[in-house]
Parts: sequence; C-alpha cells; structure tokens
Amino acid sequence: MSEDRHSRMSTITDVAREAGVSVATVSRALRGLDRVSPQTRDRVVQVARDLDYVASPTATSLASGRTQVVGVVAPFLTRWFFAALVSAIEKTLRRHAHHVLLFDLEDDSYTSRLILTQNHLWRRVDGLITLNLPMTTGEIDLLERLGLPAVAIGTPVPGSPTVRIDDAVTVVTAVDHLLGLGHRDFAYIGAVPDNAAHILTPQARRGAFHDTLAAHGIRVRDEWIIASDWTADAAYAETRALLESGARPTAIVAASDEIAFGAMAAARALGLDIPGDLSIVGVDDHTLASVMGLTTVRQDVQAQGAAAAELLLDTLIAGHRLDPGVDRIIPTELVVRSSTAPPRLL
Amino acid sequence: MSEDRHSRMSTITDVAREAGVSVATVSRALRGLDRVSPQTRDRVVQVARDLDYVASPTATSLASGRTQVVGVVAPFLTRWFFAALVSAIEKTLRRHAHHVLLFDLEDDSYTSRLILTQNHLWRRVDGLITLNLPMTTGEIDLLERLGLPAVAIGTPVPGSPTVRIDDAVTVVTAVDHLLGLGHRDFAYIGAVPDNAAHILTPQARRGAFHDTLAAHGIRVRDEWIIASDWTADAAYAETRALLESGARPTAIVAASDEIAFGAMAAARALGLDIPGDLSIVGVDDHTLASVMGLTTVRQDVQAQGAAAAELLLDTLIAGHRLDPGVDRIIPTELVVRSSTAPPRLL
DNA sequence: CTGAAAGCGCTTACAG
DNA sequence: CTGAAAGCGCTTACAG
Repeated sequence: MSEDRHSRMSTITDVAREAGVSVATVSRALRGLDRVSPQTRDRVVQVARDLDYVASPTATSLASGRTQVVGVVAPFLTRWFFAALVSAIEKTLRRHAHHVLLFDLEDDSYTSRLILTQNHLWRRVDGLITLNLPMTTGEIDLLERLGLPAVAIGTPVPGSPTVRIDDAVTVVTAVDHLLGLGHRDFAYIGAVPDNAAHILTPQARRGAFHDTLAAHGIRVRDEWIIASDWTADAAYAETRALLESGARPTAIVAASDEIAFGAMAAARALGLDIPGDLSIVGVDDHTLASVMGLTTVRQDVQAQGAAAAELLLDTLIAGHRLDPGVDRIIPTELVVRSSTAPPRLL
Repeated sequence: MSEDRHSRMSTITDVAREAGVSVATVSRALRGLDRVSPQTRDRVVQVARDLDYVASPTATSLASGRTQVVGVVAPFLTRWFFAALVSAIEKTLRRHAHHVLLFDLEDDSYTSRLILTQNHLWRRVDGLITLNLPMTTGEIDLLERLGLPAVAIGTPVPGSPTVRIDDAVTVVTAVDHLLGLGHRDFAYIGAVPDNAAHILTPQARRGAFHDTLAAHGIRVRDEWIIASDWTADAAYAETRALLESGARPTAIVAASDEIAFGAMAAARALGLDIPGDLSIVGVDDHTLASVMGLTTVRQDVQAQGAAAAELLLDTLIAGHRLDPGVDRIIPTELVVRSSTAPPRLL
C-alpha cells in the first residue's frame, strides 16, 4: 500500500482519464515513441503538465527492468581523487537522466572492506562503475550472473572496459623532470599498499620508478623505496624517518599528491628547504597542490569520470555491447611549481 | 519485460513453489513477520538460500511504497567536509539496509546550482539529507507535497530537524585562543560566499568573530574582514593581497581549514614566518590539518553525518514523526598545533 | 495511430 | 498459521 504520508500524486491513469486516452497511449506519448498522432501527443503532454505528472520510477523499473541508476563503488570517499571522480560521474549520468547509488567500501578499520553482494545490486542498479578497486572473483562472478555491465576506472576489472591513466608514463614524466634538473639521488614514497583497495596503482608506479632509473643507469637504494599508506599523515612519518636516517636523497617522487604533502611537511619539520635541500614531485594535481607549490603530474580526473560514465551509458541507453577490450588512457601532464629545482651543489 | 541480458534470477514464485507454500507466506517468512510457523519459516529460508533468492527491490518498492534509499544533496563533493559527511551517512544508512542516492549540485560554473524537482525525488527516495544547503522555497514546498521527510546538516531547512555545530561558539573558541596568546590585531578570511551554496555558515562565523572581539573592546578594521570563496586558491589570493597592503594583523581567523591552508601559503610566499610573524587558526580539522601544523577548531563530521542519518532512519524505520524543532548541536574543540603563538614583541 | 490485457514481482488486507 | 486475490503503476506485445 502506498504511504499515506505522501499526498496523492497523479498517476498515469489520471492522465489517461483526463486526456481521454488509454494509459498505453499516455505512456507512448510521454516517452516520445512514434505511432502517436501529434494532436494526441500534445494533449497528453499538456494534461500531464497540468497534473504535475511524473512517472513513478519504481513502477517503470518493474515494468521495464531498468532502474536508471548506476552503482558507483569507491574504496574511499574522503580522498580527493575519489570524491572528484564521483562528482564527475554524477554529473555526466545526470545529464542523461541517470542517477548514482553510492557505495563507500571504506571500512572503519581501513583494513577490510565491504564485499558487494546480490543484495546491493540486484534490480537496484543497471550497471556499475568501480573506482580503482580490485574486485574479488566472487564479485566478478556476481556481475556476470546478474548480467550487470561495469566499467572500471584505474584498476582493471576482468571482463569490463577500463578508463585510466598510464601509471608508468606518469611516473616516468616525474622522474624525467627530476633527471633533467640534475638529480641522481632518488627516493620513492608510497610503495606498498596497506590494504586491498590499492593493488595495481602503487605497484605500477613503483615499478616504473625503478625501471626508468635503472634504464638511466641509476641505482636506487632499497631503503629509499618507502612503503607508506597513501595518506599525508602516514607519508609524513615515513618521510621523516627517512630524512633523519643519515644520507639523504636530493629528490623524492611521491606516489600521490597527498603523499607529497606529507613529505613536504616532514622536510619542513626538519628545517630542510624545498626545493633547495630537497625536490619533491607528486602525482594528481590535487586541489591543494597549487597552493602548496607542489610540482606534480596532473591527471584529469574529470575526464576519467566522464569517460567511464559515457562508456556505460552507451550500453545502457544505446544498447551497444560493452567491449571488455577497451582500455582508454587519459593523458597526464607535468605541472611545474616550486617544489622542484636542481640539486644544490655540495 | 525483464532484460534478457540478465540471467534468470529466482523470484518469490520460485521459492514458493519449491517450498510448497504461497508467495504470501514466503514474503512473511523472509521478512520475519510473525504468524508463520517456525518449521515453515525454516523451510522457506532454506529454499530461498538454495535458490540465491533476493527480493527485487523494485517490486518491493512498488508494493510497499518504500524504496530504502535516501537522497543526499551536496553543494560540493570535492571539498573535504562534504565528502566526509557523505561517507559517514552512507555507512550509517547501510548498516540499516538503506542506500544513498547522491545529488551533487555543484554547477560547472560554480555560480548556480541544480534545483531539485519532483523528477529527482518522487518515488525514488524515502527521505532526504541536505548538506549545508539553503533550500529554495520551491524545494521546500516540494518536500511537503511529496511528504518527504528531510533532515538538514548545517544550514537549517524550514520544517526539518537540523544537525550542526554551533558556528558562533566555534569561532569564539578560535578567537579566545588567539586572545589568550596576546593577539589584538585580527583579520578574518572567508566573510562572503561567492555563490548560493553557503549562506548561513559564513555569516554566522563572521558575525561571531566580530561580536566576540567587540565584546573584548577590540575593533577590527573593515579591510581586515576579507571576503573569499571557501577554497584554498581564493584564500591564497585574498590573503596575499591583505599581507602586502601595509599594516598587518598578527593573527588570522580563517572560516575553514581550506581557507587557512591558502592563508598559510600566502604568508610563506611573502617570507613571513608562521607562527612567528603571523598566527593562523582554521575551523574543521581537515585531514591535512595535522600535517600542515594548523591550529584549528575541530568539528566531528562523522558524528554529524551519523546523527542526521539516525534521525532520518528513526522515521523511516520506526515510523516516529520527525520533530522539526530538533536542533542537535555537535560540540567542537580546539586543537592546538604549530600555526599559533604569542605575537612577536616589536 | 490506439486500446485491452498481460505481466513485471512483490505486499497486504481479508478470509478462513 | 496460511492462501487467494487485489493492488502498486507502469511497459509492451498483440490486435485492430
């Protein structure tokens, strides 16, 4: 029974009665299907407007099997990258009359996460966008079973197209910038994820860091490849420990801007000058990067979110099959600010 | 017709047939209603499990009138405060089998915003949580017409309960801290909103700043009450202009931490020492505040989000009427870090 | 171009 | 304690 809290809203039956046609005709007219005479359509549209009629999405869903909602699954929401993605996705979807149902998987303990089940998805969303999230095989099977189309941003999901940046190229860009300035003593912060939410990205970035320096004949000390949770607080502690332990690098590549912020703070806390004593580069172009004077490799988060949403809408609306082979790379670019300079001559 | 993309999932009819009972009994048994014999219930539950049965939320909604989804309306998502609120709300709702449908009202131009219509809400959500958002009278009428319960966080919404911090007390806390250190020359950054999304908060904070200083017999120069968009970039520019214009305050109260970050950067860019030459206090306790060494007045965003969600769930689940008179104040507390100190003696 | 009818998959009085 | 049936409000073949 309908809640009587709700005042009586008009239904398709009201419109049909008032317009003197069948509900089938109202349905067709309002959705702009053909096979409705212009006069009939106009009358129905007018009546619908007069009655403030809006089709019940819940009834439409039951009849059509489509909900017009897309699940967006984020491992974190309070980190800038994820919030910016969600924002971009939401706007792109809304422009096409779709909505976002948000799943924030972050656990209170940061050590485990919510696993998606049939309960979360079945008949609730038409598709899914995963944000840098390695899905479990159970979750992947579930998508398959439910016939849910998905697109992955960042970390790929088997069977789904992905939109991402090229982590290797991105890190090489950062390293090249530093090499060009004359640096030879490098450290890297953000090597190992502290939980399951970031598997690929850290590995890809750390790998590229190592490989490109090796290609230039530069060896990085093992102790200068630093594991850290991808938060400013963790990076602060790790960087501080590094900088207090004797020999120091002249340049730090941070796996993300938030990590870079922590590293900058650690350097300042020890009285080191940036970029005089230490150059630091991040990855992202976080909203605060500009104010922090952080040199970074910018990724276009807005473009990634929009691209993923458009890929998904293409199946949902146009009915085209999603091509799991799609691997859309959004380019990144170096943004030089004041956290990098040539190493001081000793 | 159901999408044939979806593999065939079992319905309540399948469970009924398999368990040898009517669908009505399945419905009762699975929802834990009374008037079902224990043996019947057990059998139904077992069969449902065997068949991987999950009730279609869309059919349940049509029949029951409840969607189990709550709309969350945010004026921004990429600002820490809002992302943290959404995250807290999502988790509280999920714990009670409710979901969040997210509306990010931020316009591309930052100058206007999406206005909620019947289309966004009707039969789509059971209730609404607004995040520091002044609703238009049209929107408020709409909630009324649709019978949608709402709870407001921050900026109140007429007819709905609100959860918030006491902006006046919060700013007084900041000012008292600075007064206690011996400051007498104050500036304030963040006085005027640049768009409609923040009406009350800036005014309340600025008002409290002015009043409490007046009460202490301290007059603040008009030019030291600085309007700024609530972003670090805008605050950087404004603060820099202030600090370059001759006489300088010894202390700055920033309306938010993001504003404070901009102000700190501006001071550093001019070679000023914090807190030696200038003390700065923010409001929030942003994730980065610790690393930035920012003294701030912390607000418990998690508690605000959870309280709002619980208030709403109380009507949605327990059926209690929402009391529009509720005005739940979550306390704030001073967190002293390294951005404040006594003014240097000249 | 339009309508009658079945169907989507549940919930909920109403009987018994 | 359980079932038959109506109803929620649409969409979609099927006829005409």
